[in-house]
Amino acid sequence: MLGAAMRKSSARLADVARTAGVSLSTASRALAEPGLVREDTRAKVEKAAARLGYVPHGAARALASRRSRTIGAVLPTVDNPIFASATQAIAQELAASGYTLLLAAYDYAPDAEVAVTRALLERGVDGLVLVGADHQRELFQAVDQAGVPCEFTWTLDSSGYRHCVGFSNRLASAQITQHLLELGHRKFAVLSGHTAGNDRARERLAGVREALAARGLDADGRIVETTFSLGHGRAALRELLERPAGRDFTALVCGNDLLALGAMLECRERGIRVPEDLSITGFDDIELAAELAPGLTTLHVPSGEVGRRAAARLLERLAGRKVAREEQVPVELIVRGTTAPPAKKR
Amino acid sequence: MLGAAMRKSSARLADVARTAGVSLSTASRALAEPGLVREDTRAKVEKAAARLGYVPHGAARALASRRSRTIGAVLPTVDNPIFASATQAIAQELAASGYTLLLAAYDYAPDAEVAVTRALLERGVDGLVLVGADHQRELFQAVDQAGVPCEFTWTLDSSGYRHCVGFSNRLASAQITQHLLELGHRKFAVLSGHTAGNDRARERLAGVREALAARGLDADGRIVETTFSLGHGRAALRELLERPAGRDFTALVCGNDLLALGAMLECRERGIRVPEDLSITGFDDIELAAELAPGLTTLHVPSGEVGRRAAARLLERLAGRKVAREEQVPVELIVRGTTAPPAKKR
DNA sequence: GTCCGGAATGAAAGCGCTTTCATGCAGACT
DNA sequence: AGTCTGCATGAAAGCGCTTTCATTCCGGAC
Repeated sequence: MLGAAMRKSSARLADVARTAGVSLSTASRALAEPGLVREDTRAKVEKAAARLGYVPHGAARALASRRSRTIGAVLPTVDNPIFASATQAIAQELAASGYTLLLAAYDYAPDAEVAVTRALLERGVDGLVLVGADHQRELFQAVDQAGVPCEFTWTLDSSGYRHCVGFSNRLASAQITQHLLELGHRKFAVLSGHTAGNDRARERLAGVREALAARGLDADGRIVETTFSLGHGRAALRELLERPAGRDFTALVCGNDLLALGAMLECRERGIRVPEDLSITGFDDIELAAELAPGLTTLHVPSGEVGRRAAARLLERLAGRKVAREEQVPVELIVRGTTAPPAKKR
Repeated sequence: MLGAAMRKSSARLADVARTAGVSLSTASRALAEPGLVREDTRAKVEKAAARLGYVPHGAARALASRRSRTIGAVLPTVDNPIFASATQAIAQELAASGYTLLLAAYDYAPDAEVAVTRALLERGVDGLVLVGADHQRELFQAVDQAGVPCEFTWTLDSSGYRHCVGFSNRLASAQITQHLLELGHRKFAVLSGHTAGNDRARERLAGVREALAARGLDADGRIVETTFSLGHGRAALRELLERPAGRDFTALVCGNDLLALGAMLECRERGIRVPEDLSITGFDDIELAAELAPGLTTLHVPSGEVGRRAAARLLERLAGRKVAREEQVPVELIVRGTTAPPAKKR
């Protein structure tokens, strides 16, 4: 009357082979490369496998074949809709080819990123998806030494050396700033993500600066760096408004939607009208950005597509096919209700 | 002038052993069970390993030792803040013990859940974290056959047979309904998650029904099931309001915060004042619930804690220690601004 | 001085699979 | 007929590590 939970270590391939009346090698081939065996033997093996409830032993397979059929993804955090949907897309794309996703997050801590990447490599991942192009030297070393293909995402590599799928954060950010400039804004403030060790945040900030500089403007003294989250966005705006230079701006460019949403909430609380008193822009276009009223003007990034492409490219490379070093995904300015011309006078 | 990327298959344990001038077995022990070798040999081995940049081969280790030091988590979706933070917590707890998290999501599709769970089992996970207690028979079979310890989360198992860490969704949901009843509400509507194959959604709905029934009330005709997401919540409320019985309610109980937030947004668009015209409650207490104005009245679930505990329990069990079958995490009613007594007359 | 027990080490046997390599056996070709 | 080709199969050698099991080498008890 023992529970089924007591059952131990199920059938091995050798058992399947014996049951089917074929050799170990034939059984292996029948399951892995059906083209290599006769149809009837394949059927025999398959039936035997089904009857015994055979489950291949991943580690043994990995050891013998030198590929684990797993891909690792190393994310800053999974607690951000854009990474969540990219993850979903990667997993789906991989599953279709019999690969499994191994996920790791480092919470924006560079050292942790190296550690978790090493852990994945040790686990024998066949490929890696990383976010951004800016990483510790040790990370690059580890990846290179392991010799596994790697895709850098959400960015483009200016040196053209690494494989990446993404877009120019700088251009995109300049584009959104340009939109505000065209509306007539001249006094800008910026809520940026932490730029240290984060090329996306850095590039976005640079994009704003460039766009402003082209008009002889700047946002000096009205730039604050903070963690990418709703709560931090809110706190950051609060801090900004308490600065001497505070309040003296009509447009607030945010490093991502979370920050922008936080800023909107703070404005609502303070009675600052958006967009009448202050125009706000985001970056990413998460679901919430469209649902809120007013809708957030932001830059749409096809995050699922980024994940899907990265996974697909990895699979291609693992199959021995070449892919272009760089793959751009289209981003698009989405103008909604949080941006408008500045009030005539303040 | 070949890039470092060309370097192939690094040092093996045998190389380390040779370099250190010890046998393979000693090298293995020095790295895995330092207590079994003399201090100076341990140091020699460690030095050799460091010098050669030795990285253990996970698959080989797993094959020989029959444990992979990986834990699998199977989630409905990673695109929900509560699962995201639980995941973060699990990974962190595991990492501290040298374990790695293997993540899989099934997007609320029962068949996909079985498939991804099988994939994880095949990958040789040492343990499993599942969400909810309601799963396909095949899933239970696969898990039992594999004989790996498994923790069911976000729920309690009424049969007391499975290991779980969570809380009673039914009681919690009844509690929040009770709050509305005490405010004087008598006409209820419900936005529920899909109940098929989802015991959490089912229990929450049952909790509302029970609390209402205890007062001789019901919400019949004003219950709609939909997918747990902001957009769907919004659409669901819209649909509800178009029903014949529509609008004839003063309180809306939602299956989770995403649904509630969607409903709030729809209300704002339609000019339905919250809480004056309609009281709304959520479930989970995601970050956004507190930041919005008015703040969402909801039930706080310590999602990080759920993940952390599940991981900790798994590690305990893997170490051969016993843990209580069931572990409850505390949930708490958080009253914010979306609930108030119903308007005197409508 | 002999003997014993325990600690440290080494030798070797796998873990369950993939993958050469060799073999047998049709059918094709001369 | 005889040889060659190619396909389906089998035998066996690992993949890189852990883990018995056996061995050696001590110090201490007698």
